[in-house]
Amino acid sequence: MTTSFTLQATDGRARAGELRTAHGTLLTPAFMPVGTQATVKSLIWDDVRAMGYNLVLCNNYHLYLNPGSEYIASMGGLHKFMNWDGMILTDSGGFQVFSMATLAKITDEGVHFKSHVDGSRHFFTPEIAIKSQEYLGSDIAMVLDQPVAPGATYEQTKEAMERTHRWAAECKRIHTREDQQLFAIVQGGFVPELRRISAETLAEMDFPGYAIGGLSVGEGKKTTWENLDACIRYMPEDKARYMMGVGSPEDLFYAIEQGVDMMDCVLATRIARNAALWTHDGRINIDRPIYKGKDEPIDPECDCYTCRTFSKAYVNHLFRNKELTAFRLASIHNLKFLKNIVTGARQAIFDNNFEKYKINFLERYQVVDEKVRLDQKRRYLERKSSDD
RNA sequence: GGAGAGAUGGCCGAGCGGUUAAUGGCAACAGACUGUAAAUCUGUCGUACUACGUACUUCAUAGGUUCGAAUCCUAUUCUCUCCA
Repeated sequence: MTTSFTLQATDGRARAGELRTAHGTLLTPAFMPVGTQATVKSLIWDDVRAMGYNLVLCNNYHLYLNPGSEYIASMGGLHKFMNWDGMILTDSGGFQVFSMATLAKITDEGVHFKSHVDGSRHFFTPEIAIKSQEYLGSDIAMVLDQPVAPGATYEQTKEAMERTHRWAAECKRIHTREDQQLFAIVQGGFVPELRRISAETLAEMDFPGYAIGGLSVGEGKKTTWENLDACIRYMPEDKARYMMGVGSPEDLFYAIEQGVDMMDCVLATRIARNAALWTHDGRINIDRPIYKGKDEPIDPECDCYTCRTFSKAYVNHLFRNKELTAFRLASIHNLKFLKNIVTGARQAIFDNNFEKYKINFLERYQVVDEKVRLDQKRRYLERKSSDD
């Protein structure tokens, strides 16, 4: 398969490029919003488009169970079904092997799942993972893989990695759809040596794109970045590199710094639904009582719809009263916040200025974060003494 | 006027002689969330302090019974239901 990725500029290890797909071109570095069940929770496509996103992630396993991939195919495919004319990347269901481990039993042939919806039993194989994604018709499909949890032994990690490699080969053999690219997934847990082996092994299989999976699943930041480093160095330079499940604003910088091109994460939308918002001055919980009466934007430098339109006081009111619009406004803000970071990063890479861009952001985001903590402590003490 | 039921921590509501500073739920306060089993979860939630413990004060009010009471008795105040 001819490569669909073009590297346009580098700055240190950071890269800017473009990935061409059947439904558009992704400018990298890119963040991709997650819309597991064929929707980015609480948003409509106008929202997603308005933020500048043209690729969303959907989940093959969830759609396979409900409403069913063949059903979606009968409805004209996933793009038509959910009426999104941008790009779609489907995750295979490999992550569910990890996140729903209590409901999954893994063998070399595949994964026995007990449906979280109705308890019914399903056998999910590399073949099913691919056929299902071909039914869905996503622009980028992922191989079925097996991540391991922090604390896995060397043997368990090695076994899962080798199974991931076998499954990758099987997925590639089965995959036929020409308008869909199949990405492989590097595993190797938290063993840098295995990470390297995984990257090298999969590189030889010549996939159109490569992902790094199984990181940022609770292992500690240092471990995350060490293990990314351990594999990304051995991944093909002329293909897109997708770090799965990352992340937070600071994570985006650390990933891009090491040469990651694509990222996705539920964090932005999930914490948004729980009233946590990112700002240039750190993270805040907008439902806290201190935001009552604050007639100012969540982040005065943010150009998202929420910040342009509403005050902290208003969003605070919506959350405190459990109004559904709060989810939408918060999700728009967090997703746009990440979008602005990657757009700025791409420009900085072209300008050969990424390091400075990163430091400027992180110093303020984290230093002031410390200031916020001190403010909280001061308020606490004040409240205590005023009670006396 | 008569008969009956009841008053529990911000609210609702368990408890009906001793592991009760008092189950739950809500509200409140704080926090977490990283390829979405998430509109979820966790902690705090009488007061004070030398704060993973100690002390003090609580179950309408005032008395009483008892080694011991939110729980039993008496009176008072208030609330609700039914009958005239």
